[in-house]
Amino acid sequence: MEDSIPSLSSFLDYYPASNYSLSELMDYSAEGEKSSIGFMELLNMQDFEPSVLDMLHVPVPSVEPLIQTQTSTVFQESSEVVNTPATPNSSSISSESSGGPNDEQNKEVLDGDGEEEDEEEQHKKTKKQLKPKKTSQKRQREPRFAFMTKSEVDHLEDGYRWRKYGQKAVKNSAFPRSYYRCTTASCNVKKRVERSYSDPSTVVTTYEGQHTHPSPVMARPSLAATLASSSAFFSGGAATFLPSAQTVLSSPSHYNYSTVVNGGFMGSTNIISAAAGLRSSTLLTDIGLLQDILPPSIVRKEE
DNA sequence: CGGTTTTGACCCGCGC
DNA sequence: GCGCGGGTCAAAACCG
Repeated sequence: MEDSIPSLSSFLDYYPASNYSLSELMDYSAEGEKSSIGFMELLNMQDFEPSVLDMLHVPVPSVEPLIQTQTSTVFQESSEVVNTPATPNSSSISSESSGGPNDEQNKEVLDGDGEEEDEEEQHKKTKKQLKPKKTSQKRQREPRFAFMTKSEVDHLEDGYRWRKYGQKAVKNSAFPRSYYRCTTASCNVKKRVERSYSDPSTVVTTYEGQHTHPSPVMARPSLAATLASSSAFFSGGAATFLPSAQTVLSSPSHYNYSTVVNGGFMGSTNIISAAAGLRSSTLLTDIGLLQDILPPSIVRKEE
């Protein structure tokens, strides 16, 4: 799986020190507000409207250079996208990785929409007990979105409740990776959180799946409204994220991606995001989505 | 007491 | 076939 997630090291490779540096990116976040609300709430907004960005009246200052630096990649079936959330300390950079040719992991959560629960459960159980029969069909991996966030805390507030179900040491990294699952029943969203070994101040959060319920935070009308109108968001096909801090999305060289610059969160931060290719059938979807969602002026795609 | 975290074991795919 | 690394499970510990 090393190819799947580039982790910071590879991530940096994609961002040679041309116009910007990671640290620079991080700087931006510094001024961002540490909204207590995370981007997860944003995730909730599955039906975002293009106009949202318009609402963002935040200028996109120096972020742009960054985007330009990105190199283009080839479209492949990758399913990860990176974003940056904005929680406590907000800036982040995201990198995408992909599952590569074979995706295995869980079956598509999306297609079930409710009943995948049983399926997954059984799947796990079988696996657990004796794995007598392994479904011949490969498990499909859902699109994943990774966010690199500069934060002191590993587990960022994102409006949803998570239950940690595992932790593993990461190769080549002194920091462990934690695995979380949304505590809401029937919601199979998972997320992995790990600290960048090259930059301990950066936390890489990877989301997988799509929430099938509103976030607790969004339950509050006023708050939700605020978020909706002031947050930037990112959509990657299966899931929608609304990062609130600076975000940079990128994907490995072999994956294609697009970069997007959004307005800042709460009016003061900027976001840069890139979408990685989605699964085979939706290869161009991500970019298409981004372009669809974001005004051309803020969407930059390299090729 | 219920929910969450911890943690070692287990499963599985992949590369050699 | 074997070892490695990533991901998940689940029992025990922990916590409010």
